Amino acid sequence: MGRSPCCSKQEGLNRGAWTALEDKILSAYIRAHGEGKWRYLPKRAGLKRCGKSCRLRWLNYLRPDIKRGNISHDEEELIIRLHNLLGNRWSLIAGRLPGRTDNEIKNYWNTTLGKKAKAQTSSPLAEQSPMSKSQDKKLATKPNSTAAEPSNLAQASATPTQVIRTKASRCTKVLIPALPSLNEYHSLNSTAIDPLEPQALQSQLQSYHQDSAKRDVRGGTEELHETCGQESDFFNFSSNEFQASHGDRNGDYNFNNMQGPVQSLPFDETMFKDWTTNYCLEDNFNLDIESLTFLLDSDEWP
DNA sequence: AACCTGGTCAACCGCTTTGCT
DNA sequence: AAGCAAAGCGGTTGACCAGGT
Repeated sequence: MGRSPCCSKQEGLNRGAWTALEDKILSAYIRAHGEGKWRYLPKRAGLKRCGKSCRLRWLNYLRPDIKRGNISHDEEELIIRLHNLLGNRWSLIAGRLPGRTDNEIKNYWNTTLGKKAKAQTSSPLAEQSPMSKSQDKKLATKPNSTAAEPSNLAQASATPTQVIRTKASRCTKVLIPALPSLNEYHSLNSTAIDPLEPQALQSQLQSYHQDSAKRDVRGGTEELHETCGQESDFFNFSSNEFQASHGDRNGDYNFNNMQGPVQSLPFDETMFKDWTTNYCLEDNFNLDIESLTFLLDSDEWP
C-alpha cells in the first residue's frame, strides 16, 4: 500500500519544543477554523510544523479544556482501576478523566503509578499505601467484590487482570458538550492572542519565519527555506472576514454556535444500547452513563 | 563549582484503523 | 475489493531540571 512519506521527514520543518508564538498561531488558527485537516493546517496557518505535530500540540497542550498537573487522589485511583480493566489503552482511560490527555496519563503511569504497582508486586508483604487502604475500606462495605476489583495494588498486579481489548473505532457521531463562548474561551486561554487583531499576529508571524530562517543558517544547512507564511492564507483577512469566516471554511466548526446557550446534539439512548451489544461488554452489564466510577464499582464486572 | 544521576514530560515515530473513492 | 488519505494510538526518545556527590 503506497504511503506518502511522513510529514515529519519533510525538510525545512521546525522540530522540538514549541515556541510561545507557534502556540499562539496554532491556537488562533484552530479557533478560527476548528480542528481537523491537520495535514493542510500548517501551511494554511503558516507554521513550519508537520500536521501531526500540530495535532499533538493542540490535543495535549493547547486545548482550552486541558487540565494540567496536580492529578488528584481520586483521579489516581480511577487511573489505576481503569488500567486494570483496560490495560494500556491510554486514550480510553483519558476519555474517562475530563481534561486529561492520554499522553499525560501515560506519562503519569510510566513515571509514578507503574512504579508503585511494580514495587507492590516485588514486595507483596510491603505496607499498604494509603490509597490501597482506602480501597479496602470501600471493599469492606462491598461483600460481593470480585477478583476483577482488586483490593489493593499488590493484588491488582499479582492477580491476572481481565483486560478488555476494545476495537478502535472512529467516532462519527459525537456529543458536543458545553462549549465555551468566544469570550469565555479567551478568559480560559489567557496566553492566546486576540483573534480579532490578526495584524498583530501577522507581524509576529513574519519575525517567526525570519527567526526560522536564521535558525536554519545557524544550523549549518545554509538553506533558506521558503516559508509557509508567505503562502499562508490564514492571516490574509480582515477582522470582519474573520467574524464571517467562522465555520464557513471547509465545513469546520461554526464558532457562532459557540456563543450563547449550551447546544448539544440530541442524544439517542439506542446509541449506547448498540454500543453495549456490539462491543465486548457482557450482556448483563449495567451501563451507567453518568459515571464510570459507578461502572467500576458495579458488581456486574466479571 | 562541576559533574553525575534519575525523574519528568513534551514531542516524535511507526503502525493501525477507518472512511472515502 | 483495492488503494489511498486522514486520523488516532501507544511506545519510545531526548531535553530539561533537581538533587546528590
